[in-house]
Amino acid sequence: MIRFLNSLSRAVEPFQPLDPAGKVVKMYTCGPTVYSFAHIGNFRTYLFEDLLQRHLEARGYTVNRVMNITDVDDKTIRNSRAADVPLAEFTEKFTAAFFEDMRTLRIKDANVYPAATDPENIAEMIVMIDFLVKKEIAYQAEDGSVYFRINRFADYGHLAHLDLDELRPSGRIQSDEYEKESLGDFALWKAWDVADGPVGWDSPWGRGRPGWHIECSAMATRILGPQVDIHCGGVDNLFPHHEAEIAQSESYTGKKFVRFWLHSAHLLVEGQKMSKSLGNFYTIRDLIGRGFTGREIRYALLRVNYRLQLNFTFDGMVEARQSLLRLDEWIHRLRDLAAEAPPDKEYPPATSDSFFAALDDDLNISAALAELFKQIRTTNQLMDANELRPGQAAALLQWWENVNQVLQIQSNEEMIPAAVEELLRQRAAARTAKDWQLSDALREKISDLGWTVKDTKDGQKPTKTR
RNA sequence: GGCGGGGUAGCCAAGUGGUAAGGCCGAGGUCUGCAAAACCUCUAUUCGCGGGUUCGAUUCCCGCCCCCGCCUCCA
Repeated sequence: MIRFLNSLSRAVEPFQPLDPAGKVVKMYTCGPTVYSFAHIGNFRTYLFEDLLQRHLEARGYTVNRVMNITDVDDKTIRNSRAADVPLAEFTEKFTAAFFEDMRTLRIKDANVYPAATDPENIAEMIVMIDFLVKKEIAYQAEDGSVYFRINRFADYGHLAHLDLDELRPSGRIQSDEYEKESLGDFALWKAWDVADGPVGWDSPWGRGRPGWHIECSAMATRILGPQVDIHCGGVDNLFPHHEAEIAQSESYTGKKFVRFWLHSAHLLVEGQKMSKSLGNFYTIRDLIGRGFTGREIRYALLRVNYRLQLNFTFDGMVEARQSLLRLDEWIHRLRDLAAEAPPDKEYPPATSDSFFAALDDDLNISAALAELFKQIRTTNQLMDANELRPGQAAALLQWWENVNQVLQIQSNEEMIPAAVEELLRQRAAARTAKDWQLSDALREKISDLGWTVKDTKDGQKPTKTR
């Protein structure tokens, strides 16, 4: 039985999808706002969602996941105008970059990636807002924008456990919002402003653009229906974004919008909040540029439970790299031993469920990885003692296939480049001649090309190390 | 001020009312021409601090200290 810590109840609850057949899981994940390259903090959340999806699938569920692309908001408009590029062209570039980074991190594609500006989504938003206005749950203020009247939704504040009477104005509330009836009312439709330039859509309330919160409500409802099983995002979205989504969606459909809310904690970098001014702001591209691979980044960001703040450090990246090399080594040994042998399906360690059982418990990745590494150590011991049979090794590889289906951290097998092949040939000759000096010099050269060569009783074994 | 998360070995981190998983780093060893890899041994008598409950608490209760996040559009 899978259990999740539901932000709504703040309790661990057994998970069951709404689907009467108990098979399909409807999942909505808040996606990127494509105004620049997404950073590693964003991807921490997307990686958590990927782990969630893959584990649900490992447990036999079919996940129908939607991830939205926010391609119109203050920042996209501001940055596109600053770059003097039309909005669509501007966001297109960062949307493409986003997908590229997702592939680098081996994140599984969502079933649908709706964009806020898709005509069908704008239309859906207008239908929803229109409904809310007619019910007087929303109103058009003097500035032309349409706002949601939060005191018409009794449950507002429930998810975040906020007492609205205690909300005090912060510096972020600008004086230009005085048109609202109540401080907490949020925009559903933003009236066109000169700063919006050519960006805008016609609506019953005049030209304007959608508010951020309504996007998700409209897209989730249009694609997944009035109720979704799991809705995820970063904790920062818990309030007001998700609170607003609940208010809008439930006021519109009259049904409970989301059954399980899962929120991932934020990322710190070297113990501090990531910010451009501190110079500790990293994108996936930045880390690739520093010589790290996608799977190393994936592992580093995935290995701490999503509910905990993760302190991203370069020491942590090295730890990730070293752990993965140990894993690679284990796989290579198993493959060499297994060769073409048929898997021994009766071999108990290869039938172990402990890795997945650990993930059942609110995605306890630390405990799950511990199970993996215990498996690695015990099978290495057996192989050292020559006590593992080929069929057992083959069975363990099948077990690993299943685990890797969730983790996605196996190395991509690299072809040995011709230059390395040549050096290996020369080195083999030197070793036959017992010319150790030359042998060591050639090992250095090979190392310079990014390959480590090990001498075993079966000869040289090269592995790519960077 | 309100709400929430966290303080476990050098670092990351799991965990339970019964005596501390796992990973990385480090030291020594086996193996090796030397390495590498793998394995073995060592590395927290102790889980922020002080009380309490209990036969027994890191785990439950009370108080305190420290770090971090959110409090209206930031994953």
